[in-house]
Amino acid sequence: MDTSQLLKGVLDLAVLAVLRNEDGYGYDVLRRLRTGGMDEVGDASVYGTLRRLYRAGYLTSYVVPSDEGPHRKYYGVNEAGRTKLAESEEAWRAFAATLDGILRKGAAA
Amino acid sequence: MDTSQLLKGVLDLAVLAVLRNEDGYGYDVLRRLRTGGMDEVGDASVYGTLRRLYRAGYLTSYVVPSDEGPHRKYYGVNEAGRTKLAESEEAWRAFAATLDGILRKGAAA
DNA sequence: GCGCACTACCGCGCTATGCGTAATAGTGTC
DNA sequence: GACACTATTACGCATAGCGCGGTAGTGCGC
Repeated sequence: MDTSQLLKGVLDLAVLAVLRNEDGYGYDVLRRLRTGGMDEVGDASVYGTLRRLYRAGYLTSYVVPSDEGPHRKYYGVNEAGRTKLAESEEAWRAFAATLDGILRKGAAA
Repeated sequence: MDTSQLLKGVLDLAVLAVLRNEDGYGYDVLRRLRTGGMDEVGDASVYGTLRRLYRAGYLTSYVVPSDEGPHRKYYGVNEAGRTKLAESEEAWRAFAATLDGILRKGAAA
């Protein structure tokens, strides 16, 4: 029941997806993912993913000092990120379809 | 485009699935997966997964000396394996649904 | 005014797992 | 006799999510 392994290679996609229409800061992305059903995703994973995607050139980043609390590091998806998102989404769908096929075939045979 | 990361935590499920109706040996499992669409799965991954599942008590194992070639180590899914398979399959479907939801929500918002 | 909770971020080290590579070994082909 | 295919195993690497702890700011209750 280790949901964590399922996240591998998919968290990138999820993070890009929740950022695609609206910039967000780490803690916010975390909340979006958790509200979206990924209850168990760890904060360190999200921050790490954001930094990784940023380093890879898929995200823009800017810090906004907050009046009420610590500063917030906002991230936004740039063109490269949108391309990556589209690719990852397709790869995910293809992969999901493949696995579904294997699961069904096993059941049928 | 690193499909390999998507496999994480799912290869167990796929292997159990292709073995669920018919015992098979490693190389055969590998072929079943590749024919099923998982072209890029490595042989070492499959053998490793089989050993891991066997150690975890989900598979039975018996060696069959072959007339034409090296011996074959057959694996079969036992009761624990079937339970595991059912659980994993459900976890997978739930997870896939969650991610689909996040992808759709991002697109809609 | 001090501790505590919540927001917000970061770094370190651990672990699981798929993969590359190489080794072993039997059989058939050219 | 070198090579290709089947079949398995072992060693070590890289990726990435996570647990844990630390830093820091704000506000609340006692």
